[in-house]
Amino acid sequence: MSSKPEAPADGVESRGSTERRVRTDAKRNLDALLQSAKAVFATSGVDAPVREIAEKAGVGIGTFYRHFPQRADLIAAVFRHEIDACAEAAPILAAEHAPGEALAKWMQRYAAFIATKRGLAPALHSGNPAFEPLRAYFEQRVRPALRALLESAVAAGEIRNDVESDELLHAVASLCMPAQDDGRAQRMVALLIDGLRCGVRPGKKLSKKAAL
Amino acid sequence: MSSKPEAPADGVESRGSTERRVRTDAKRNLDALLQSAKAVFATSGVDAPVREIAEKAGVGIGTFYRHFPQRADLIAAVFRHEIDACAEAAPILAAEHAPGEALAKWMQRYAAFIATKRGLAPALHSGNPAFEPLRAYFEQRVRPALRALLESAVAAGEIRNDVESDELLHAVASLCMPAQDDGRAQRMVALLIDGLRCGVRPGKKLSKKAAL
DNA sequence: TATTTATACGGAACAACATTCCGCTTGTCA
DNA sequence: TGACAAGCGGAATGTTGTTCCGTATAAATA
Repeated sequence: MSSKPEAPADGVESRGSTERRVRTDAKRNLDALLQSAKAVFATSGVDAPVREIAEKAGVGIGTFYRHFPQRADLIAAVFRHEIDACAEAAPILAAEHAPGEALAKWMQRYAAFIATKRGLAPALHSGNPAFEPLRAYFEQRVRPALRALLESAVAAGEIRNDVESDELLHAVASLCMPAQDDGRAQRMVALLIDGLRCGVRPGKKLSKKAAL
Repeated sequence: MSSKPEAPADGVESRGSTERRVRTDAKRNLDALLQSAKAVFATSGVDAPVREIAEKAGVGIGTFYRHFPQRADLIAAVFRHEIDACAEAAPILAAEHAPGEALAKWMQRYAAFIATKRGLAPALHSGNPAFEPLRAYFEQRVRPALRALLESAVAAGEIRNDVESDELLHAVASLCMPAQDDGRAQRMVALLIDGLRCGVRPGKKLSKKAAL
C-alpha cells in the first residue's frame, strides 16, 4: 500500500497544476510486480532471477526496471509491505487479548517474521546503501508497535518494569539476525558474561531460562 | 596455522600405496588461492568475483576450479581456517589467564569471529549443501574448545554451574547469527517471555543484565 | 640425464544473470 | 480527436560462475 516510486505529492505544487496523474497501467503493473515478487521470494528466495518475477507478473524486463531501478529496490518494497503487516498486527492483538498475552503473541509474531524472511537480515547487512532506508523504516514502524504493547503490559502489572522496549526489540532481533557492527553484539556478550558471574552464589539458583 | 589443505578439494586418496606425491606447484597455487581469497573476502566480501581472487593469486581460472570445483568450496575452505584459528585460541587463553578470565576473553574472541565473518551465517543458512560439512566442522572444533574453558571456570568456582556449554555456545551464536529453522529461535523467545514473567516480583530486582 | 606420463595449468567458450537502451505503444489532457 | 509525455517490451551489453580441452610440467623411471 505504500508505493514509493510515484511520489504521491498530491496537490498543486510550485509548478502549477500541470501534474499528470499516474497512468493506470503503470499502477497495475507495479502492483502485479509486487505480488509476483512476494510469491517468488517465498518459493525461490530473494535471489530469484528478475526475469522470472517480471514474467510471472506479465510484464517486460524494461517495465520491471522502470519501477525498480535496482533489484534491491524491489526487495526493499516487498519487505516494507511485510514490515507493515507485522506492525499492524500489534494493535489488533492488543484489542483481542490481555496486555501480557498480547505482548507474548506479538513477540512470537515478530520472531516468526524475522525468522521467515531469511533474506532480510543478509540484505540489511549487505552494506548495500539501497537498504539503508529500509532499516530506518523498520525501526520507525516496529519500535512504536512494541513500545505500546510493553507499556500496557507493564501498566497492568503483568511484566517487570526494568526492561526497555528497544532493548527487547533488539534482543529478539539478535536472536534471529546477524550482529550489527556498532558493537551491540559485543555488549550483549559482555552482558552474558556478567550474568554468569553474578549468578555464582550458592543459594537459590536461577533457572536456566531465567539465566539466559 | 593449521594446514590441512589437501582435504578440501580433491578426495581421491584412499587407493593403494602407489600414490604420487602432491605436485609442488599444485600446493603452492592452492596456498596462494587461500591467502588471496582471505584477503579479498575481507575487503570485498564473500561475493567477490572468482576471477579477482584467481588473478590476485596469480593463477588462471581453470586452476581455481581445479582446487575448488564450486565457489562455495573456496568459502568453506577459508572459513575452516578461521574456525581453526578461533578454536586454537582457547588453550592459549587458558594458559595465559585465570579460568574465568580465559572464558570471558575467548567468548569475546568467538563473538568477534562470528560478527566479523559477515558472510558465514548467510552461507551456512543458504541451504547450499556444500556448506553442510562446514557446519559439522564448526561444531566439532568450537564446541570442545568452549567446553574445556567452561569446565575449568566452573571447577574454579568462578562461574555458576547450571549452564550447559552448548547452550552458551548457541546463545552467543544466536546473538550474531540468523535463526536456524529447527525452532530454536522460537524457543529462545518463549524463554525470554518466561523470564519477563517470572521477574515480576516487587522485591529485589534483577538487573537488566541478569534479565537477559 | 633423457624419457615418459599422470597431474596441473591457462584461458577461451558457454550459460545465466542484472542492467541499459531505445524505438514503439498508450493513457491523459486540451 | 490530436499531441505527447509516460510507460512498455525486449534486444543488446556487461559481469559473473562454470566447463572444456589443448598445452606445460613435476615427478617417476630408465
